[in-house]
Formats: sequence, C-alpha cells, structure tokens
Amino acid sequence: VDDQKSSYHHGNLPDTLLEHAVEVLHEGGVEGLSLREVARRAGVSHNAAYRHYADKKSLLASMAVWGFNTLSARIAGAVAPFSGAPRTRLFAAVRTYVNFGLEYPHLLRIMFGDLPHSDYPELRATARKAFDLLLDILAEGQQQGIIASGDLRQMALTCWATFHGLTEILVAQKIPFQDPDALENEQIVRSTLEVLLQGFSPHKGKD
Amino acid sequence: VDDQKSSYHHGNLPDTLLEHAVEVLHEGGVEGLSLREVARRAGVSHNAAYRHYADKKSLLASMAVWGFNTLSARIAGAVAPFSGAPRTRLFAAVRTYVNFGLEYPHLLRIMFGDLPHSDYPELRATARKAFDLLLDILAEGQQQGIIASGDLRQMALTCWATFHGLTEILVAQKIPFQDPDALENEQIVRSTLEVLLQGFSPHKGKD
DNA sequence: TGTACATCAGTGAACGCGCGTTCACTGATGTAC
DNA sequence: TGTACATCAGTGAACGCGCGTTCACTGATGTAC
Repeated sequence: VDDQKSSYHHGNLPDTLLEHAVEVLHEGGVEGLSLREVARRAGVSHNAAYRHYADKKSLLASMAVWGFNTLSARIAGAVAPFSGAPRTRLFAAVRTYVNFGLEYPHLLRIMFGDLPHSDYPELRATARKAFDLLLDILAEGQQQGIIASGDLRQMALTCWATFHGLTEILVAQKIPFQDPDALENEQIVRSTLEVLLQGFSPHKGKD
Repeated sequence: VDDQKSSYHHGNLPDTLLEHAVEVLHEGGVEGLSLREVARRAGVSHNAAYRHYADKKSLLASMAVWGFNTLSARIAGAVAPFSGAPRTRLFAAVRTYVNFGLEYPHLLRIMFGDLPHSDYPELRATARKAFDLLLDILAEGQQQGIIASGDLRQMALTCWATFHGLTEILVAQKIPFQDPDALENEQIVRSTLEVLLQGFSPHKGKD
C-alpha cells in the first residue's frame, strides 16, 4: 500500500476492501459487517465499493473465496515438508484447519453456508480445491497401506466433518467439560485424529 | 392456544413468541430475525415482548435453550427403545442429531456460538444435559467391551464434533462431490459412525 | 510532444427502510376487606 | 358477594440509528491523432 499514490484513485481498492472486510467480520461477526463500515476503514466513500462489488452478497462471496484460498495455501504449506509421510501430513493438515477456524471463526461460517451455494461457482471451485488436498493425503495413506481400501471421498468427508465440527466446538468454547485439567486444543486434535486413523485402518479387529 | 381467550391478555406470550421466533429464524436466518417480526407473527404489538424478554439477546438465549431441550428430548426418545444395545443407541442418537440439524440449521448455529457463552448459565446447563446423554451411551458401550477403556469425555467430544461437523456440511450442501450416485445422508451417517466405532474399538490392530 | 475526449474510479447527498428500545398510556386481573 | 386498588400485560407513538442502494456529479487516467 503506497501512501504516495494519488488520493483520488486508490490503486487496488478491491483487495483493500476485502482485507478490511475480513477484519470487520473478525471483530463483529456477520451482524456487524456492513459495506459502509468496510468503506470507512478503507478510507473511501461509502459507495465506492459498488464500482467493484455488485452488492453486499457479492463481497461476502469474495470473502469466502479468499478464505478457501488462504486455507488451501496454509494447508499446502504445512503439509509440504512431510512428503511421503501421510500420517504426519494429515496431522499437519487438520491442525492447520483447526487453527484457521480458531483464527477466522466468522469467516469459516461464511464459507460454510451463509451463502447461496450454487450461485457462486468460484466459491464451489475453491472449496473443491481445498477438499482435494485432503483427498491427496488420504490417497497417499492408502497407497502406503495405513488406510484401508474403500471410498476415499467418504473417508475424506468423515475427516473433514470431524475437524470442522471440532473447530466449531472449540471456537464456541462449548466443550461441555471445562475442567482445569482439560486437554489442550493441540492434544484434542491429535487424539481425535488417532481415533479417526484407527477407524480408517485396514487392520480390522473383527469381533 | 385458545382463541376464546381474552384478546388483551394473551395467556402464554413467552412460549408463543418463542415458537414464532424459531419459525422466523428457520425462514430467514439470524439476519432475518427481529423482535418486531416475531411480535407481528404472534399478533401482538411490537414491544409486548419486553414484558417477557429483557432484550433481543435474551430471546436468542431462550431459543438456544429450547433447542438443546428439544434435541435432548428427541435423542432420549430415539434411544429409549434400545436399552442394552449401545451400538444401536449410538446410531439412533447421532442420526437424531443430524436430522435435528437439518431441520433447524440456523437454530443449531445459535446454539453453538452466536451467544456469549458464559452469560447464560441455563444454556450451559441444557447443553451439558445433551452431552451427558451421549456420555451415558458411550459408557454403556465401554461396559459391554465394544469401546476401549479411556477418557470417555474425549471420545464423546470426538463423536459430537464429528456429527456436528457432518451436519453442518450436509446442511450447507457443501459436500464437494455431488454425483448422482452420492450416498444418501442416512448412509453417510452410518458409515461415518462405523469408522468412529472402529476407532473407539478396544481391538487395536497395532502395526 | 500536445491536445481532445472517452473511460474509469471515485464523491456527496439523498432515498426509504426496518430495526431495537423507551415512554406514557390503558385495559384486564386478582386480592384485601 | 361487592368494591377499591395494586399489579400485571398489553398498546401506540416516537426516538435515533445505520443500513443498502441510487443518483447525478467530478476528478484522474489513458489513448488516438
């Protein structure tokens, strides 16, 4: 961001608005997110946004897309160093997911359902991209024999759902036991993943 | 509800408001929920609610409490016929949970986090009651030896998180594969539970 | 290099709206005697 | 059983607010010649 820039033309308003929107959302939730407030933060008149976003929902959609892209990038980054070790990769991935959710709880909610799904194909595509990262890791696990053969998509869905739900619960601080000896988030994530991996394991203990 | 009742005094406004609030929420989400609209539906002046609810947040809290109570009652009812069969009980419970979420998606979100958690002890208590139902079932499973010994609360948390997340994903229709041959919800729930139960199983296939 | 002009990106005033909440009130209810 | 009166549960008008969106506009930019 260059302060020397012309004070009339902004340079990169769309992205600047997006950044401030994410910030406003973070502070006040969806209820507190208004185009006017976002414009205010961007130091721009309250209707300048209409030059770049058709309406409020359009901005929300862009935020969700940004969210999925950021999430994907973080997961990809967290997973990269552990090539060939799907267990470690998976842990890195879900840990990243949970942390992302703890960092942007309201954004996560926008990403999942505050928007008319099918109206925004770009949203769908970026969500799909994030899901594919998970699929790849599980596929690798399957090749290495630590995950049973079977429908990978179903397993990926179960995995996603588990950590999505865990994130929401951690965010809400609605864990119904809040003892002083409560587990740290990190540990909760780890042991949840272990349950899941045992469930995915090919070594079935038939009884 | 008695139409013959005095037209001035309503009889049971608090509950009537609550019912309409749940309905309004269902139709328009949190964004669309206003005290005025709720009052309108109840056929009552727009400020009559203040006689029974201190403010809007207070009504939201009551809605969340209603949600947890309803959820608990449904789970208890679904689970009751299968005394002594924890596997079946667990399936009934999680199926009920998912269906509840599909029926009241916005309510579920209010129950989980739209509210200042600790400000509403009644909320916490009713949430806890629902969680205890799950704990009981898992405890029974542990006694019967189909669930490994270990921290029940951790397992219950994992279980809750899994199906909470699954519900959100199903609600959002954000399942990244939407093939015509996609699994039915019921089947997704069942196979997810099977993964989880294998994960909880005491018959560990150490490798 | 200089100028005319279309295009683009912003401004500021104004619109209509529904909201939460407060106020002074009024009608109905129930209790003391 | 009858009446006075406190209490309770509703009403209707009014408040101030911030919102999304539209309008006619103006300043900056870039391109054709």
